[in-house]
Amino acid sequence: MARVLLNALARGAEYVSSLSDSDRLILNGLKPQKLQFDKNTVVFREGEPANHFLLVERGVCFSHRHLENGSRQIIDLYFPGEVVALGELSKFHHTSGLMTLSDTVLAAYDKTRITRNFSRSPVLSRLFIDMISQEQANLTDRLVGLTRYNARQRIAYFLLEIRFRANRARQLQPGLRRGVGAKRLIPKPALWPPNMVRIPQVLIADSLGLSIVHVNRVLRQLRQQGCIATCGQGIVLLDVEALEAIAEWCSPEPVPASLQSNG
Amino acid sequence: MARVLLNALARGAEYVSSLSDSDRLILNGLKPQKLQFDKNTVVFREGEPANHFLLVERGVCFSHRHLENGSRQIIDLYFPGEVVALGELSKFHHTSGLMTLSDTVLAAYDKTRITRNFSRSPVLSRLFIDMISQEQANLTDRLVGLTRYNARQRIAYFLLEIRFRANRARQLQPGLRRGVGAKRLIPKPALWPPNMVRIPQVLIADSLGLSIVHVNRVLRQLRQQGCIATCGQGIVLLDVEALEAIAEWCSPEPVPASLQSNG
DNA sequence: CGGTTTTTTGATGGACGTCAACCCAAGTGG
DNA sequence: CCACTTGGGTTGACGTCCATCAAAAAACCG
Repeated sequence: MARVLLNALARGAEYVSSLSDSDRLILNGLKPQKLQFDKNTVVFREGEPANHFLLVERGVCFSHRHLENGSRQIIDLYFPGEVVALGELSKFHHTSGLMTLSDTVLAAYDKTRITRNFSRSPVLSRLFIDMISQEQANLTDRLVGLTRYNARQRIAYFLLEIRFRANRARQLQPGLRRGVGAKRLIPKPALWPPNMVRIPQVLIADSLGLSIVHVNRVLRQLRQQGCIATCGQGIVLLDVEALEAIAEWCSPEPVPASLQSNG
Repeated sequence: MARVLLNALARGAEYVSSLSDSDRLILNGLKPQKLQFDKNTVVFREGEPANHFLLVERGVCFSHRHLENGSRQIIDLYFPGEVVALGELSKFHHTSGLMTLSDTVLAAYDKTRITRNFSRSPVLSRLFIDMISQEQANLTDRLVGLTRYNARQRIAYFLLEIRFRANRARQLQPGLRRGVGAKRLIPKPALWPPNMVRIPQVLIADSLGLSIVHVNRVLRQLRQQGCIATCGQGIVLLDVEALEAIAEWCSPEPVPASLQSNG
């Protein structure tokens, strides 16, 4: 059974563009509040009261949790069109923090309003159940992946998933209007190669439960193998099929001889 | 921030005994179908159509997923009073298999009926959202635990959580009526020490993403340390506080000298 | 009691973390 | 224009945790 992107492709329920028109009408009727954040900014911290649920309109952010020993675990990334921390709908406090990775615009919906609408619209409540279920399925996949696949496979899978989600988000917003106060310090996303992923390596490490050093090592291997190329702070996916093969390959694959000699 | 059992204690939303009376009335009105299984039996497999959602009445079972390389990952255990695979409510096929660990009785509710009742009862749909959210929170905790804690900590945490859930389930059903066709090959659970957990080690291994060999080694360490004792196929938690200390201790703790000399 | 599953233990190796350094690009102030 | 800083990325040396292989011991079960 092919693992690669099976789930990422199925990952549609929590993706707003896949909502039906009637659903979207209901959501739009809720009059969200638009919030704007610079890159590398804290949106909220673990434990803070959670009164809204958030939809990413522009930019990328990620939810994370800090451990007592100082390390952090990134729970998930959120691209435009995706919903942040769905599972917290029924919680009064955030169970994980949220930070922006780039300049970001969020649409904040009041929770009590949404909850009130559940009573009036069974469709909406059913929609939320489906969305949360989908997110749970993704979490389960990730859990299995983290325990049963090695760093190579996890990184390959991660890159593919990020590429997929980033591209989907890009299609959603072909004409990227410049935000009012948003600074443009990074090169225009539209100019990036289609298979480029712009993400600091430390974020990959904290997502996959690896050390940044080891992430770097694996990336070097993949580079020497011709699967990827690094350009500045970006990673270009050169050979998607090879990455897919690595990611879905489950038994410990033999390290290619070419790699060992070059290492 | 104490990690131990914080979540397990909070784990109440998906636990049926915590339902309000009105909620339970609604559920009871759905006339579940009772299903009975011997121990070590397949209830359903990954990919099979999923038309019911299941509540454990008696016994213990676990959901799992098989990987291409032959290993399996156990997603979760389910004790009496807990709901199986909540997140699959909106899925047509099971995303993981379910097996019994002991003789088990399940109450199967028809999904379409439940869904129909969502329209009539906003309370019920809200209840399901809360239940799924709770399960998602647990999954997230487990995800963080699997990546960021070592085998010792994971095993200690696992034992504590199992003990908690097993005890809770035992309180729920003090007078354990003998099932009609249920065989009683194992000693009466009521006679077990209150801190005894009866679980094969391979199950711990597959739950925590460890090899059975390593699980055994860590258990030996804990035994030598006086935290636990093994009795037949059961594990008795002798020093709960010590286990809690191990589980919530996050930085790589110094191995006690007593242990090294004895090993 | 014999076959089968579990547990236990040792030996060995690989995967990955940690420590420590160096490089490189971008920004900053002079 | 250049020193300085800063934050990532890159690389090597080394150690630890844990998987794997193999095999014996114990517990279970009919």
